[in-house]
Amino acid sequence: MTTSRAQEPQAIAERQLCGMVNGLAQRIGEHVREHATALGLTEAQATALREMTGPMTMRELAERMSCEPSNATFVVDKLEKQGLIERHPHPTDRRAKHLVLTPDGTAMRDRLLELLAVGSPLAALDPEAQRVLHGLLKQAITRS
Amino acid sequence: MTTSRAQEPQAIAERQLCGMVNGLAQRIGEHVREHATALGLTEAQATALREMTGPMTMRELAERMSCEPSNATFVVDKLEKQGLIERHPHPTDRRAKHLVLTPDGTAMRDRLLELLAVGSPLAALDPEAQRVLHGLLKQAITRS
DNA sequence: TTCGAATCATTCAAGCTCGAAATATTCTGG
DNA sequence: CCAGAATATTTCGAGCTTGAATGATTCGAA
Repeated sequence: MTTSRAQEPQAIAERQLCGMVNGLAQRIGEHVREHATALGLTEAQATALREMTGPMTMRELAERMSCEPSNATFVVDKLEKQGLIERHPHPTDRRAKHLVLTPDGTAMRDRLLELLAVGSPLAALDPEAQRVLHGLLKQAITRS
Repeated sequence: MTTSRAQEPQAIAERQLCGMVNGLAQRIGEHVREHATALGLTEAQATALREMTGPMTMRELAERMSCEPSNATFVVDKLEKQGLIERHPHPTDRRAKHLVLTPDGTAMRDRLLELLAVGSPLAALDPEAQRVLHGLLKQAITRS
């Protein structure tokens, strides 16, 4: 019988690693959700706010959130209804939207970041370990 | 003015790392989804199948999938309807279910693992890098 | 032993996410 | 310039996920 690829030690290690990456992402999500709830936000809304480092298009936000643009539409709709974000016409491309935080949105984002800064699952790693992790993740993400 | 915790370089690095962990988890999800679809499964169903390394309870499966038990109920319902998995009474605890793959389920799992074994985002890392990543993830997950 | 706390699983409502289709606009080769 | 390809966004249907509430069973300490 031919040994199948899926049963090689290398493949088994990769599967386990998949579960761990997923598990850590889950932990991060829980951490965000916990503090988001305290501010009257959902996890998705908080993630969007966290990624709004400045004005950007829907697509850019979707990429930062690692989700589909259609989902960004959904989340921005909610934030807009709460008066935290606005869709302005894009200065150079009439297809695109120029997303901008309102003063309320900026204040909310500041409060959120303050809460997220303590007790993150990643705080379990010292700065050097974080640097190494950063390098490995970058490698895995860009080359795939 | 007091410098807020959220604006320290350390906090900024952690936020970026959050996005990357989430991004990689997303890539893994896409990879699973792609091959799951080819087998007529959804991503969640494929993940459940991947984690069914042997008989286990609902809670164990949920933990392996990094999700709530209520979600495992939902997914197992679907797999059961497709005749891939069965809920047996647990031998020693009448509260619990003993999940077991059917022959069809085992065959499906084998086919799935075969597909997942090639082109995983984690394949971008050589075995040594994977070992290091494993260690860092374990540290972050257990100490948080 | 027995009662209260903890655990296993499920149901349900609310919200998230993807993927495909549709619209509007921009880009590009001829 | 112009037609067709590419891109930005939105809408919608289907499926995923959580958290709270519920019922059944087991555990543990007095």
